Amino acid sequence: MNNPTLEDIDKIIHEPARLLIVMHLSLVEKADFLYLLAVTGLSKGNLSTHLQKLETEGYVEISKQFLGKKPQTILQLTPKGARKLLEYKITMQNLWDKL
Amino acid sequence: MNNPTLEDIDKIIHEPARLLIVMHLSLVEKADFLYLLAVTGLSKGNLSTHLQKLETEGYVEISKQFLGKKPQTILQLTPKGARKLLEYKITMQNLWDKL
DNA sequence: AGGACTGGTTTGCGATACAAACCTAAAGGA
DNA sequence: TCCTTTAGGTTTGTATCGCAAACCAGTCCT
Repeated sequence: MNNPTLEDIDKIIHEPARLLIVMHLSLVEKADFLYLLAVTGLSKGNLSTHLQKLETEGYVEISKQFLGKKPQTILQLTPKGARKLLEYKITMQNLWDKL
Repeated sequence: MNNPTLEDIDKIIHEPARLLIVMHLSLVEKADFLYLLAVTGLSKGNLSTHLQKLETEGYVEISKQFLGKKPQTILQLTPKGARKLLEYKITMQNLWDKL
């Protein structure tokens, strides 16, 4: 029967705010903080902490640079992050097939 | 562009443990506590509190009866619960289509 | 009687999501 | 020049929540 279990669901990605972030990053493959801020609709604090979480888990790479005199934070999905997103998608779609 | 937002994701259903519960209930339309305990693999306490949450949100109806001398807790999805699950499914599938 | 099992519920705690408050530096106005 | 505002984030505080351990009422066994 092989019921779906909870362990199969990646909690890092499953969190809605992070799911949005990661999905957007997978579409553009590179983005800055303000872009994500706009497209996700998250608050700055919220976005910042979720990005940090994604970084410590190795899903996202955060790099900082200056654009003229303004600081800029660039985000991109790591290979691991991309893989995990794909796995998550498959897990969830399997779930739906049972429904 | 109409980006998906966080508000669209039903947090009640989104929680993995509850998603499992609700999916199983949608398949059988009626189940007792011990059946759910087995198929979901949740701990008793965890199952109990999630069911209570689903009840207070009006997604699940909890009724208790005696089967011989043993107490038995019967669970079933309410119409609202069934509708919400369907909406959740659609929301998530729309999300995947963008990916 | 008393110990173990059934069928759950309640309690305690650790983790987490979230926004408000904060911070540093640059730009603009008086 | 000083002072206020804006940009671009980060840190802090809080309230919620998921989870399992502990608990509980009732039944069965011996």
